[in-house]
Amino acid sequence: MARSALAEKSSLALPHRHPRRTREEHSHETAQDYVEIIAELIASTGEARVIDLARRLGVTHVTVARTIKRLQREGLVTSLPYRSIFLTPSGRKLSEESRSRHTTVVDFLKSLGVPKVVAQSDAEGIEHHVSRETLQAFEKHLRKTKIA
Amino acid sequence: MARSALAEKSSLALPHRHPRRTREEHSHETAQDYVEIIAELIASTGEARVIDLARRLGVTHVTVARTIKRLQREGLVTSLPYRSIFLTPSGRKLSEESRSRHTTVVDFLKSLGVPKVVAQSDAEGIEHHVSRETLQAFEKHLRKTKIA
DNA sequence: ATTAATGTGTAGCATTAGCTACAAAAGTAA
DNA sequence: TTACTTTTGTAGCTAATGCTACACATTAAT
Repeated sequence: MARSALAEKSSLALPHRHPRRTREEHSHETAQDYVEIIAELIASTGEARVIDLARRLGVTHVTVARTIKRLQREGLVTSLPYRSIFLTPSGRKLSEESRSRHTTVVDFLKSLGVPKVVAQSDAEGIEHHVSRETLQAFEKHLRKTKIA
Repeated sequence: MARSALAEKSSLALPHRHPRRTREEHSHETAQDYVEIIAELIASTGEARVIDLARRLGVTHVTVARTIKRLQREGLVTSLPYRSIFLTPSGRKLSEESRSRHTTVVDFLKSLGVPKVVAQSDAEGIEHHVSRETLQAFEKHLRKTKIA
């Protein structure tokens, strides 16, 4: 029983800011963004190149190339020197999940009256922080307002 | 007119994933989290210590100490060796803004039927990605449901 | 086929943010 | 006061993500 008053108080009222977004969470968000964009690029232009990603993300091609290496290491994409980038099955799966969540968030925000452009923009940040429960609440609200 | 078909396509349909959350944005989010927690700690326990922050954030005291140094450099907090941490006026201002936004997001999620704990948890991630327009839409929705 | 433009790769630097390990200061208890 | 616990600090490692500068490959235009 060696806990002092000072020590006591710190384990008091305040709820722990749970697990806290770690670096891993960050890099997972990046991964989702990348596979989502890669899927979009392939769908709309036929291929995903480093430079296309760089332009979409507003970073240099160097940053993209390095990240692509990491995603390849993680089994989400395949890439060969000077060739365009492809999604692996698990990359495709992730991209579809991300896209679905993204769409839900955008539609939800629009249903609240948020202008389309803003909704799209905000969704990119928000989508990574929406739990299953909250996503379901969004969907429920969408169904309700669609019927009304 | 030297733009090839390949080059053309990349500046085509797809909207730019705007400015793209940069490292600076990340570190700004961290700053908000820190000042918010510091304010809470001071309000509830009288002081904010490195160890308290570390426990709340789920990281080691080393990480916190380094971040506090950065926040001090940025003029958000003051700290002296072995002394507790204080907010500067601009740090306090930021903490109040963050807290207000945080509260709005939590209340909004709860109004959608999201369980309190989940709402609090999700809000921490979401609050940093909510634009002024979206925040206003949240507030509007809150007013509406409160009246009903 | 050359040449020019575009895209990709590599090297190397900076910052943020996580960690462990160890040392020193401050606070608490005997 | 002394001894123990807790807190803070410092050193140094890792990883992700940003950059510039330069070299090389590929693609497009003449």
